[in-house]
Amino acid sequence: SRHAPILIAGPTASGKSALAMALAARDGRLIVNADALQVYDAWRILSARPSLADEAALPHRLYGHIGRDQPYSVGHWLREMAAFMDQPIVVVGGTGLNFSALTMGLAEIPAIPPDVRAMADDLMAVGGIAAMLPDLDSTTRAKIDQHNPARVQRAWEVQSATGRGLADWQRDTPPPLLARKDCEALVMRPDVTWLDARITQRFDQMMQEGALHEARAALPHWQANAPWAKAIGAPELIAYLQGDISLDAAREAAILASRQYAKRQRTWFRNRMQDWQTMPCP
RNA sequence: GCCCGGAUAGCUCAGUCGGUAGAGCAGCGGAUUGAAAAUCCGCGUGUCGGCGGUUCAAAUCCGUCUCCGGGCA
Repeated sequence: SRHAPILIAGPTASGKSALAMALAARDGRLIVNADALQVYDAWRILSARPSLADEAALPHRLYGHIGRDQPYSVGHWLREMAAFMDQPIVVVGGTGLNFSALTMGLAEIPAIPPDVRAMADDLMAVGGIAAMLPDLDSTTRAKIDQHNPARVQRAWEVQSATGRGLADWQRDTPPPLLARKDCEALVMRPDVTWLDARITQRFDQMMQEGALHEARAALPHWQANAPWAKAIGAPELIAYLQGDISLDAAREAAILASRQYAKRQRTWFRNRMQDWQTMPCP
């Protein structure tokens, strides 16, 4: 149908937001964010969120609506997405996990209570992965990457908070909110050299638009391990503001981190979105 | 011009007593079911600056040339 949902995935700086705006304007679609970091209100410039002018011109949802101290995850995002399924939308972002959850489903695991998270943080800090693995069931242990602290801790938190193994929860994954066949799925696969140049150019543009002011505003609340603090360029600009590195070093580090992120995105898109339609880049 | 130091992977450098070389970073490939812009796994042949010499054997010792630092004139 003409109003089947459109999905646009693409690496950072590939121009997907502009494409989303064009399609939204053409069809009267709602633009919905699928990017894990653009939900945080702390960064408009640094996370390359749509500008105020963009938001005034066309309706946007799930951008900058999460505060620093609010817990957020793919699960929160997917539950919010459910509200938009009855209208024409274009879902745009760079987070592969969000699109997977949307089109392939996500296990309905309750949110992890903060005290369980805190216990897990302590246990991981003190005993590491080895302290958690014995608490997991064998099916879960076989399924996860046992060298990956993030995965092991997640499995441990689910086990501790729900009394049920992660693998068991995942076996009961419900059907997706939006099946792949019911939408038009587009993915940008830009040339690497072209994208690297765009990334550099975009960071310099962010600086001109006041990225440093944003970082300065975040400085009093800075917590390096908080999800909102993971915005590429944020730790680098904060390090500069704290006098640890030069501004030029911060710039180089941010651009490099951004290129490395784009590479990870390419890997995801190449291997997990093979049935998505490739879009030419500007 | 002379003296000293350096020249080894894309970059920064290690290399013991001569036995033809390996770290970090970068890069590349991969994974990805609630912190995902996160997190993790895998991948190391390169005229060892050039030429010549010594030696069974040279990144390593000797000579010489080139280039880059620094010093003395």
